Amino acid sequence: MNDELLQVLRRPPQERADAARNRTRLLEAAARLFAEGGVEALTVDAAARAAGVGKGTVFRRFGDKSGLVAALLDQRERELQEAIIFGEPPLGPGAPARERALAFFDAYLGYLADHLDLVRLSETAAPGARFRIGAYAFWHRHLAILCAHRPDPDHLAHLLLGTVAADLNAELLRQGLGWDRIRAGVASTVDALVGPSSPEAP
Amino acid sequence: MNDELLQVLRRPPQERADAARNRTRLLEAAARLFAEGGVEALTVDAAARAAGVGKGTVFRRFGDKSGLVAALLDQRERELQEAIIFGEPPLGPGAPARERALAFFDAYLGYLADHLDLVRLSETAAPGARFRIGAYAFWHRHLAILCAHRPDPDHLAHLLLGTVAADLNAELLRQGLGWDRIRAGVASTVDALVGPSSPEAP
DNA sequence: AGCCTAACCGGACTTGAGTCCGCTTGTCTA
DNA sequence: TAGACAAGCGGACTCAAGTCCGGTTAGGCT
Repeated sequence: MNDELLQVLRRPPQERADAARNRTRLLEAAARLFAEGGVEALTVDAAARAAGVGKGTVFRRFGDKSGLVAALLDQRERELQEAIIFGEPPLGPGAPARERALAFFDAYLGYLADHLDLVRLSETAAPGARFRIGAYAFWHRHLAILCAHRPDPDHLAHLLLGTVAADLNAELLRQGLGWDRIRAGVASTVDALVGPSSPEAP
Repeated sequence: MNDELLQVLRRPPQERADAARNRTRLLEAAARLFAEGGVEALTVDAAARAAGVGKGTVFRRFGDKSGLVAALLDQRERELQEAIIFGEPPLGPGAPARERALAFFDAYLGYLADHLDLVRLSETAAPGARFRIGAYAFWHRHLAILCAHRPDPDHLAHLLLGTVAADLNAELLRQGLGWDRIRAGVASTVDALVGPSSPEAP
């Protein structure tokens, strides 16, 4: 499937040339700021200044700080999403629900470990921000489908995603748990909750 | 057991008279502001002004906004904590771990439903605030003890508490789930995770 | 090519959390 | 009762997110 096509599907209303240029500049500037000074250096003012645009532009383009950071993570998220839709089992279609769920959480924890600070920033920038990020809805739907055989898939999917909340996992690391222990705990939890799956899944 | 004694145990270094008076004034003012204008009216500046103290005093007394709000909730939390330590089973000691855990989450969801806005405010005032609130450590230890028969009680207790995070449940309500559905989902999740318990618990 | 307008731009402004530090006061001791 | 000093006080200050609005411009249309 064509990258360009996917991109178009994702952003239907075409953007004016200057707007697109500023989006790119902002993302580059934000990435640079983060690379150089970590999460603390990544303020909206600094990103706007470094990109040579006004602050208002950032908010028009990305909604809020959380949206700017989410856009930075977009590429990696998209890779995971595509692996889920089009990839090989067990992450992609074809494996039993339980295996797919386990594969998803394993992959997601890899993503989280690689980008914990940014994910945390985008999830905690404002109350409820986590649930407004586009990707959250995707993960949620995916899991709800995998839990279709359980009583309340919608709710259960939210609870499952709670296990990989960035703020929680940052705290677990701070308390000295390592990623191995986190992985094991999440796996066993997912296993218990998704439970014995029907032989095949969508 | 004597209330005063409990209080002393909880706050060993005695407070200067003016400090105690200002604490009371601040809590009263904050409660009033919240009662009148909801969560939006409850800013640190407003509370300080209404209490007739300086802003610095609020931060010295309560650490941050999250701490001020947590102090407002302290009374209700303490009731629940005492019921867990000294109360009747299944909430108090004597019932099997699974029943105690279920009773805890049922009681906690009642508390959460009554005070959702305040709990959410105190949990989301800053990244990681949730885990710094004194009560969180209490709930966590309680659950970890109840999960002692499972592989990683410490981690599991954190994941269980994730199901009652205020921000998540506020979102669930916003999406149209009711408390009944939330209760049922949490109960079935806790049941699956705490699992068949050893016959008695501490 | 020239016009029209919706979209975009940017930076000053508002708001609220959290810090700082010189001044004040409660409390303990003699 | 008086003196010493740790604890407490408060409000001006800093810092960052998010809003607003008058001016500008890309790009479609004629």
